[in-house]
Amino acid sequence: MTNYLEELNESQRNAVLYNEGPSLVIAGAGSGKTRVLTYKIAYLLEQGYTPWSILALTFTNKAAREMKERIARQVGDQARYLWMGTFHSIFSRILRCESQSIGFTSNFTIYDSSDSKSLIKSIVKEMQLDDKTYKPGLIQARISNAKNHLVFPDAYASNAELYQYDVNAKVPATRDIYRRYWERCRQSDAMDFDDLLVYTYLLFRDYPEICRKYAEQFRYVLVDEYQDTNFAQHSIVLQLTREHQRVCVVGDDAQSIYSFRGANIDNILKFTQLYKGARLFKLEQNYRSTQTIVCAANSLIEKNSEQIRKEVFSEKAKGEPIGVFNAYSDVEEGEIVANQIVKLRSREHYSYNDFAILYRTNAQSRIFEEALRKRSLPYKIYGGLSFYQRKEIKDVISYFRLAVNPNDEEAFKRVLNYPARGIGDTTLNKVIDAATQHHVSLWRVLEEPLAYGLNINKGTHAKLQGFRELVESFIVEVPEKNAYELGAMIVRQSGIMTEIYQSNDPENLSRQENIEELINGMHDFCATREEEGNENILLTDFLSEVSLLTDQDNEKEGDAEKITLMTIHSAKGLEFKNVFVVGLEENLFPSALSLNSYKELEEERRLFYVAITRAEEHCYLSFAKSRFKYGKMEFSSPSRFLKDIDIHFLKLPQEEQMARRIDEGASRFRREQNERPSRSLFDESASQPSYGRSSSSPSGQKPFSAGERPKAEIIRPSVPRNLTKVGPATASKPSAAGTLPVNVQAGQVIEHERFGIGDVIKVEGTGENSKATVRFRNAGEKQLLLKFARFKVVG
DNA sequence: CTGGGATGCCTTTTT
DNA sequence: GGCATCCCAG
Repeated sequence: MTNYLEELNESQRNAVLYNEGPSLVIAGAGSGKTRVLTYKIAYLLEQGYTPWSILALTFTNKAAREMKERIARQVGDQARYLWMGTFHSIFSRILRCESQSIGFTSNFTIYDSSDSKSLIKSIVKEMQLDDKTYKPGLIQARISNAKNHLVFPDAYASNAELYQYDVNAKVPATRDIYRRYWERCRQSDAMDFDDLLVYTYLLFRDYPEICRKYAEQFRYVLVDEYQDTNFAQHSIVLQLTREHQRVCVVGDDAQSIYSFRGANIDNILKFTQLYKGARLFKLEQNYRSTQTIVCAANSLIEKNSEQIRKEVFSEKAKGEPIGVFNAYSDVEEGEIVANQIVKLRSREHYSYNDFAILYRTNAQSRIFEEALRKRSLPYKIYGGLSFYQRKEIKDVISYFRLAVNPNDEEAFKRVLNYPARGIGDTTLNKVIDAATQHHVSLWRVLEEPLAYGLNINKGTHAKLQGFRELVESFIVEVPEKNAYELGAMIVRQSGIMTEIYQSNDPENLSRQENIEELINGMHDFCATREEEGNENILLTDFLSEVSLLTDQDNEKEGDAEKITLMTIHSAKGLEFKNVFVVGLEENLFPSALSLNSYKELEEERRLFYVAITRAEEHCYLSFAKSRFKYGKMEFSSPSRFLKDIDIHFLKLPQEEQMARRIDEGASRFRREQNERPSRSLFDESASQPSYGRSSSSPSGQKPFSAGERPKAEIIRPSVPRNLTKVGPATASKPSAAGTLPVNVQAGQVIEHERFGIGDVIKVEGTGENSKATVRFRNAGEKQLLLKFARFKVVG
C-alpha cells in the first residue's frame, strides 16, 4: 500500500508526508513536482480524507486531467470525486451553485477576452471617446489588472494614484469605463475570466457562512504552479485555508512566466511569512535532463537577481553540449531545424513525438510549418487561433449562449444580423441606447420595444420580432432537448446551415467541417456523460464546460507521431527528448516590449529557462540574422541571453564568428543602456501604479538604476582553447569589428559568400548599423547589414 | 443596409 | 503579411 513512498527521494517523501500544517514545495524543473502532488493526494486519501474534501487547483485543464489520471492509477475510481481543476473551472462550478447570492443566475455566460474587448469597445463608443486614445485592448488590460488585484470600480475611482496614472496616460475616463463595463456585465448576466475570481472572492468575503461551508468541505487544499497565482487567486486560497491552515502550494519561482496577466511572484516568495510556521521543502534533483542541460540552465538563471536559491542538479548522463545554430534568415532557420531533426532521428531512432520546436511568439510558427512540410515531416501545432475562436464556431455558440441566457449582450450583438436579416448598425445602436438609458439588457428592449421607447419603423420592428421569436423558439427547448439535439436544431433553424452550405468554395467548406465537428463534439459530450449514468445532458451543461476550454484541450489524433510546435508559454510543464528553442534574437526573445524594466527582462530570462529545461537529451538554440516582420525584412542580432549561458555548455557554430558576434551584441547592449536615461528604462515605479495593499508594489525593491545595477559582468571560469577571445567584453575594448569590411561604397563590386557577385547600389547608416543595398547578379537585390554580411570587395 | 475594396494598424506570451 | 476598420457605390 505504501510502497510508492519508496519511489520517492528523501525530500520528495518529506513533502508528501508532512500534512499537519501549511507547506511550500519549491520544485526545480524536472524534479518530480507532479509526482509529489499525486502521491501526496494518494497519501491523503489513504489517511482517511474523502476525495471530495480535497481541493487541488491547477492552471490548465490539461494539468488537472493528467494529474487525475495518475491519481486514478494509484487509488482507482475515487479519483473521480476529487475537486481537481483549474482555478477558473472550480470557481465557476462554485459560482453556479451560489449565484443567487451575488445577483447572477446559475446560467451566467462566461465572456472570453474577445467578448470583453468588444464590450469595452462599444462602451468607449457610447461615451463618445476616441478609440485611438482609449484603445480597447489597453483599457481591457487596465481593468483586468485592477480585478486581479481585487480593486473594484468604487475603489478604482477613488484611488488617487490610479487616477493620476490614467491621467498621465491620457485616459482619465478609464474609471468610468470600468464602472460601466462592470454594470454591463452584470446586466448581461455575464462574467469575464477575471470575474470568476473576483466574484468568488466577493462571495466568500460577503457571505461568511458560505465561505465556512467550503472551507470546511475542503479540508486540504493544494495549489500547483503557485508562482503563477495572482493576488485574487492567492486571496481566495487564503479565505479557504486561513482557519485550518491545511494547504500545500507547489511551484518554482524560476519558472514564473505569467506576470503579464497578473501573476505575482511575491505570492510564492512571501508564502512562509504569510502562513506562520509553514514548512519549506526544496526538490533539487532533476530527473529529466542531462547534466549539461541542467548546468546550462542554472548558469542562465543565475543572472536573475530575484529568486529563492536552490541547487538543481542531475545525476543523469553528462550529455552533449547545447548546439547553437545561426541562420541567415528565418527561412534558413526553419531548414536548419528540419535538417537537424532528420539527422538526429536517423542517428538515434527517435520518434517524431520526441521533438519540439519552441518559440516566443505564435507568428513564428509559419516558417517552421513550411520547412517541415517541404520535407514531409509530420507536425502538430498548438496555439494560434483556437477552435472556439473561429468565426463560424463563435457564431453558432452565440446562438447557444442566447438560448441559455438571452441577456448575453455580446452574443446578441453577434448574431442579431447573422445570417443577414436586414437589421443594421443603426437599429442595433438604437436598441443599445434604449437599453443603456433604462439600465436593462438588449434582450429586454426587444421584448418590449414600446415600453423602452424604441424609435423604429414598422419593417424594422417586424424584423426584430422575427429574431426574438427565433431565439425564443430555442429558449423553450433548453430544458427539454439534450445538448446535441438542440445544437443541431439551432444550426439548422438559425439559418446558419443554409448560409454556409450555399456555396462550396474552400473557405465555406472548412466552415462546414468546423461546424460539423462542433456538433459531433456535442454528440460525444452527451454520449460520454450518458454512459456515466447522467441523464439529460442539457445545452447549459455543454456551454458551461466549453467556455473554459482552450484549444490545448482538444487532443486530436493523439496517436500519430508528430513533431510539436508551440510557444514556450504553452510548453511549460511538458518535456521532450529533443528541444529546439528558436528565434533567439534581440527584440524577439527577449521581446522588445520587455525591455522597459528589469523585472520584465528577468521574466523573459525565466521563460528561456523554462524552454531549455523542457529538454531531456538534446537542446538546440538558434537565431536568424534577418527575418520578415510585418511583411518587411528586418535585421536582427543574437539574443543577449545567449551570452548568459556558460559557454562551456554550448557548441558554437563557426566558433570565432559566433564569439565575435556575441561580443558585439554585449558591447552594443551596454552602450545602449548607458545612453538611455536610466529612469525611463529601469525605474518601474515611474511607469506603473501600485495597488495599495497588494504586495505587487515595487516598494521594498529598489528600482534598478544605472548606478546600482547588479553585476552585469559575466564570470566565465575559463575560456575554451579554441576560442580566441570570448569573455567579458568591456566598453574600453573595441570589438573585433576592425576585421569587418565595413568600408564599402556605392558603385563597388563585392563577392558575397552566399549570394555571389553583386553591385553596391547604396550605403546608408553609420558604424555598426550601416546597411548596403546590393544588386546581385544571380540572387537579385538584397539589403545587407554590414556588420554581419560576409563578403569581400572585388572591384 | 450591404458588400467590396483600400487603408492603417499591428503582436508578446493565455485561463 | 494579415486583420479590422473605414469609405464609397449600389
